[in-house]
Amino acid sequence: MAVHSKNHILHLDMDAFFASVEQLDHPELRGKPVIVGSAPDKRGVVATCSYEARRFGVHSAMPSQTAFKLCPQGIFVPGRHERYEEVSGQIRGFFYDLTPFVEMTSIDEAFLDLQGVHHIADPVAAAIGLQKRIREELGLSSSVGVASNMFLAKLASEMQKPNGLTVMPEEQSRIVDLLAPMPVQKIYGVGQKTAQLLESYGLKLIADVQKTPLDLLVKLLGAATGRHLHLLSHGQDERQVQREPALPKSISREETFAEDCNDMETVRNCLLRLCEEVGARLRAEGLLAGCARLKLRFQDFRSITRQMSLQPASQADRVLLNAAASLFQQSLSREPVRLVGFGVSQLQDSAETPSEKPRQLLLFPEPEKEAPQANSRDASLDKAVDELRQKFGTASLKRGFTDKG
DNA sequence: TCTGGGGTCCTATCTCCA
DNA sequence: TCTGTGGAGATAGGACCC
Repeated sequence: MAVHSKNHILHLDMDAFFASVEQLDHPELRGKPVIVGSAPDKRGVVATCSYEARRFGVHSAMPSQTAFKLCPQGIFVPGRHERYEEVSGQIRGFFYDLTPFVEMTSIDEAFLDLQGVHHIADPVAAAIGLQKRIREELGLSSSVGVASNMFLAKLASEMQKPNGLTVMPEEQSRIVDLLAPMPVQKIYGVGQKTAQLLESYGLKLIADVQKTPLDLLVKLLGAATGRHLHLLSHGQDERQVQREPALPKSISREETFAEDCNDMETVRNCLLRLCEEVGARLRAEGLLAGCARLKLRFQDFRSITRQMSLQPASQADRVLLNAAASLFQQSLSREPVRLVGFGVSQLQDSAETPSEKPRQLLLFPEPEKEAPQANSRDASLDKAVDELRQKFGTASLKRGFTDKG
């Protein structure tokens, strides 16, 4: 007995996840407009908010100051990501009880592929059971979409929120008709800019995109986006649920100053700290970075990025700090800085790199050359620093930042 | 008016090299 | 030796998502 219906993909999205967890843990917040994110007197935005707050027009990504104007009685709480991760882990466990084909796309949503799962005959019944289990065992509500592919399943889960279950039709013609009256922004990957561009050509609804020839879409939006839009507008999505968690593609940290910063020494010190945090994450996850990137955002919200290759790839603070210092030196200007960020990419598993393979022992070992790589001294120093910081907090140790990096 | 932080992916451009 | 060309990789920026 296994799923044979065309609709075998589930998309589950937790309803107002962070806010619901806060209401779960703090009963006094239940039934009230809870806004998770920055405090209203600070620079920042709303991460998510309860449905009570949404009634005032508050929504995710809205500046907290605007949210406060719309909903002065809102209860602003800072996010507790460790707690959300914990709950997310429990929910993930429920998914794996159903199928091994699970792709977590964020902390609060996932795709499940039920095709070929021998103990599940009816995906809709499985979806109902999953929602029930999350509600009864965790006290949280979720919305689920059931469809034949990932795009339609996600669209379905959004159609009846909160606590909804939407099953998409299986016939292609009915899917095309269902999508036709929706605005183009409903297509995954179409945001404000693409929607504006499409509208300038008179394409407002998915129906308009459906009627536009593929070659014209490619001409307007480029090969990848044009083809993507053409397929999705007809309800076709070739992506497969990716069960293996791939290596992360990048790791980064960034910080916005409370006020735009004129003092480049302060910006540099902040960059140093972010750099070390990125380094600590690389080491904790056993990864090496092949590329380092600096990001600066100025008063007018214009951002620049500067990047450089790291050869060989490294996880050592010394290498990352040198790269950050050099990139920062290249980018110096007199403009006040709003945000500074540091990130790494081209990540590889440190266990799979040649540097970790057994080395040929030399009869007369050469002294270690000064090279931009994680030599053994760097590695043991970084390890000691990581351990101390874990024990006594990140502020327990501060590294000097010389002109040479 | 005010726009965080952490990601992924795509495109354009430049440079290097055969 | 000089010039043109095309591919690959590096770099920068932007759009989008949660």
